[in-house]
Amino acid sequence: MNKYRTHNCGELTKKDNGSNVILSGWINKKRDHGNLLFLDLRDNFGITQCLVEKENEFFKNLEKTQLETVIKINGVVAKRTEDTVNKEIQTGEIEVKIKSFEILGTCKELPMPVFTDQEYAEDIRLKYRFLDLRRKKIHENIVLRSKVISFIREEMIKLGFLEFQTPILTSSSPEGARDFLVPSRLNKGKFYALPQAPQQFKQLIMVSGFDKYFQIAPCFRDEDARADRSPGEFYQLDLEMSFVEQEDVFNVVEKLMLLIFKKFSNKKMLFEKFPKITYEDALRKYGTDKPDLRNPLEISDLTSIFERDDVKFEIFKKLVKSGSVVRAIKTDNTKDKPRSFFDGINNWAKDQGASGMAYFTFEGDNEIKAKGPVGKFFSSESLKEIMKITDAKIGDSIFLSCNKENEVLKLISSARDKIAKDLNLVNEETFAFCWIVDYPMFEVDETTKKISFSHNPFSMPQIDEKEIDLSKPLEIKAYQYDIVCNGIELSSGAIRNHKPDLMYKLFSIAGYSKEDVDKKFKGMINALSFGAPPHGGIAPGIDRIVMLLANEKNIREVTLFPMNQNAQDLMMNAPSEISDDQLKELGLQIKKK
RNA sequence: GGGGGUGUAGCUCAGUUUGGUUAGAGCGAUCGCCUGUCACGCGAUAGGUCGCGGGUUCGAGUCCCGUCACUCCCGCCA
Repeated sequence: MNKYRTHNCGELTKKDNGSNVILSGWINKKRDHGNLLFLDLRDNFGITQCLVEKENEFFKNLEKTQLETVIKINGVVAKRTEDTVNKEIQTGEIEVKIKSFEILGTCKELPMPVFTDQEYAEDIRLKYRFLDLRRKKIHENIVLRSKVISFIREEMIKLGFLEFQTPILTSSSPEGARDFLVPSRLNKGKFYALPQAPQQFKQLIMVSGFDKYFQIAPCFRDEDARADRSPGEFYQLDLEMSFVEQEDVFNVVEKLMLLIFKKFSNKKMLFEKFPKITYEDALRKYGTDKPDLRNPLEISDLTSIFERDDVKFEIFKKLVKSGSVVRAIKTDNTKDKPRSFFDGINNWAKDQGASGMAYFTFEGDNEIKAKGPVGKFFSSESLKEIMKITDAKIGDSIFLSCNKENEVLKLISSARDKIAKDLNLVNEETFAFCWIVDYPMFEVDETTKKISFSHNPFSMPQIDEKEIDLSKPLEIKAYQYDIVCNGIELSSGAIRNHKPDLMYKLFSIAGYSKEDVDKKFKGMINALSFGAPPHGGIAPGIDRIVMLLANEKNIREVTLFPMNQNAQDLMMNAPSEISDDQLKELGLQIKKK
């Protein structure tokens, strides 16, 4: 028999009435009646109410024992009377009458309460993460994460994927995010990089003939944090398949996502078949390549309206003449919304750093008019045209933003979220997945004005092999795709370019010589020259999937031991300084400021 | 690198707008009372560098300047 327990704290029922049991766990809560003490004992599995009366020799000691002390109790299960049953807990039908107890782990005065739904400051939670993790909600989130990962493993193996581990100490890559670097002792002056993703390895696995691979892969990127982005490290379901086209990858991942989200959430799927939206359409209709499709609002281009002579909105007209664009959001039947609604949007836009958002509402019977601060600038004819473009009717309103295209997109895409939220248009009880496809292969870097890869340099371009025309690189699309759910980018993937000749050509457009490519992507380019199968894959973000399932807005709520926004682990005190000996051994010197 | 928010007891917060007696509450801690609670109840006690530094003032938690920490966002994240 186990020394510490015969049962866990979540399993006793009235069937166990009368049996002698041993339970171990944390003291979750005490209710002291002076001559009668109730004590909730908690473990991973649940809570059991225990009680002890004054006559018991252990009464005084138990009364004085701190919350969160770990104790072992010996007792008898007793069925509760009808009126004392607690329906909130699994073991609410019974209680355990304590005969004796023993302290297994003492507890000092708590720096933060464990038994409470109160929220508290992040730095305290992170410093005492082991206490924080005892709390119900986050404890359940972490268990959910474990279950999701196990489920993914099972399903991937069923689908014929092999699970492999790839190196953590690898080489720095010139594309992408900042690398985390690790100095090499045996090769002084040289550094390993932690993988931003196992990108090259997974392709090499395909070249090695393993057909299908997956991994719950740690990825390391030295970039600043966001609510949905841990600083430093995160996990991806990294997968890659041989002899496949885009649709084959879609079929596998779409099925997998549906299985996961249906198993672990009660929310409804807005689309059983994920809609495919081209990158271009996504930017046009939603202003972003990660649209929240629960939100019905769409964006229209009204730039041409401000080239008309019968429109007198001079500020916008002037901007349009100098190359700015105008984008608009139409809201249905908002004519009776109070002024505060419209001003609220306008002020919000100012808070975002824009000059605001102009707005008006269509009204009138025979002659169409625009009501609102800028309504007077529009002729009836121009309003008709706007109604045509935006598919608006009388009583609808238009919100306008005018700026350089990039700036407009930034504002109008978040305005879409803001307006939908204010109008309560988003059903929070649904998941809306979609694929974003046909990403451009190249883009113009805004700072350097040079052509660079817009996504992954290893993606296959959508060009006819027989007549490769690279003269207009910005028009080349790639077999590059993203999954988006509820406005969150869950993953991106691609069919890879497995043809070395084509790869050299594409890299040359981005300014890399053959020698550069040979040097920087040595392993890859070499492998592709020795018989590489056509292949492709994707890498859904595990943390974000669990976030969506757990209904959390912050990635730390689904991460066991997260770092804070400044990439510090307050519990383990990382990063920390290292000794002079360690530095010496690595051949490093710290430059003082 | 930039912008916003927050910082008062171990924890959660009120007080700051409009400067003015000894800075309050709930939870937790300690002590006492209480035999059916499940956020048990009742009474008492302890607990404060109002993030830190400087300034204005007869007087600063409150106003001004600077700074630090946490957080959200922009940049960044192929």
